[in-house]
Amino acid sequence: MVEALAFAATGGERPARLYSIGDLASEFAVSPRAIRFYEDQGLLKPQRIGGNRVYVHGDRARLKLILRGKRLGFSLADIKEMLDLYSVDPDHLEQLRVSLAKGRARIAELERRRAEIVATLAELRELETAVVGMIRERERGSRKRKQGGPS
Amino acid sequence: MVEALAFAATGGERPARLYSIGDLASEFAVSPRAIRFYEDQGLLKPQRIGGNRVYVHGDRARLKLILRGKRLGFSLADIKEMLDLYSVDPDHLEQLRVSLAKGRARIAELERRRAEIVATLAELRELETAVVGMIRERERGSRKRKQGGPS
DNA sequence: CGTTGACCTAACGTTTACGTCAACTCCTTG
DNA sequence: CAAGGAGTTGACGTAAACGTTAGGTCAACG
Repeated sequence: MVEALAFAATGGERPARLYSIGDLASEFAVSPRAIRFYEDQGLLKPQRIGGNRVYVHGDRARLKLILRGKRLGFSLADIKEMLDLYSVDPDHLEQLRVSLAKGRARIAELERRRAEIVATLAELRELETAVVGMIRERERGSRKRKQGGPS
Repeated sequence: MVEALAFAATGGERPARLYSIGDLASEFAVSPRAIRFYEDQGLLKPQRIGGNRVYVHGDRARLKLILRGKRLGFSLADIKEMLDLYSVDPDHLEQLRVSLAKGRARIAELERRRAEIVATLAELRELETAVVGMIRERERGSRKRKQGGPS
């Protein structure tokens, strides 16, 4: 717990919510080891208080994005690239252009994925109704029917 | 090439399209090694002609589904489970129920993913317009502005 | 003041999904 | 008939993303 430290640091005004690695780990149901690993890979850079990692609200938000990216099947390298889009320097025009291009590429990729998910959903739903039909047929009486693989 | 064999096998009527491992590999831009690996994991079961693997249309369709599943970030084990849904025995009621449950679970998961993709897309588009704005500001004149991390 | 509980680093182990040889068997072609 | 080219089966190597000890620090608690 870093609660006491939070008060000490802010003088008791607004706690500005600080988190230990354990806090975040249990909140998001991941291991501390995993969080440290994300840091090794450059996805997180928490402050330190005497060796111990201390996470602020922004770090927590980044972790959330990391985990969402993971659920979507992105690699940590990919996720890092996406996160880095948010910390672009608005004064460096060339960087801005590069970020814009990368961002748009990500958007296009996500669009493709969404389309593939929609297609998969359609197929699974079709299969679902087919299976439901088979169950019905098997429940009343006891007929037979064959089922092929994917067309 | 198995073209000649195709004719021999069907008597020259309808070739019924057969594929060698190399055919599928180049068509889908994956290595033969990968295709063999999918077979090892039980996701494909091509026929053999003298040791050589021969794929029919259904095998090709399965491979397509495998690769789509991969692009969506599913593990081969997950993909296998999904594929197995298509080869359920319509005579075994219990299996039907199990398949139905699994299928519905997959559907629910894909729905969640779709929602997360939509959310991510929204954020990236917001970022995009922000970056576009920064670029504009930097192009005419040369002002300054700051950009924070993810909220 | 000893011991728990939460944190730390360092280092090796594990699973997934292949890549990469090596060595062999078949055609087919010059 | 020699030489490719495409296929085969091992077997070992590898990158990613952690899990799992091992060993050590430090503050709080009875």
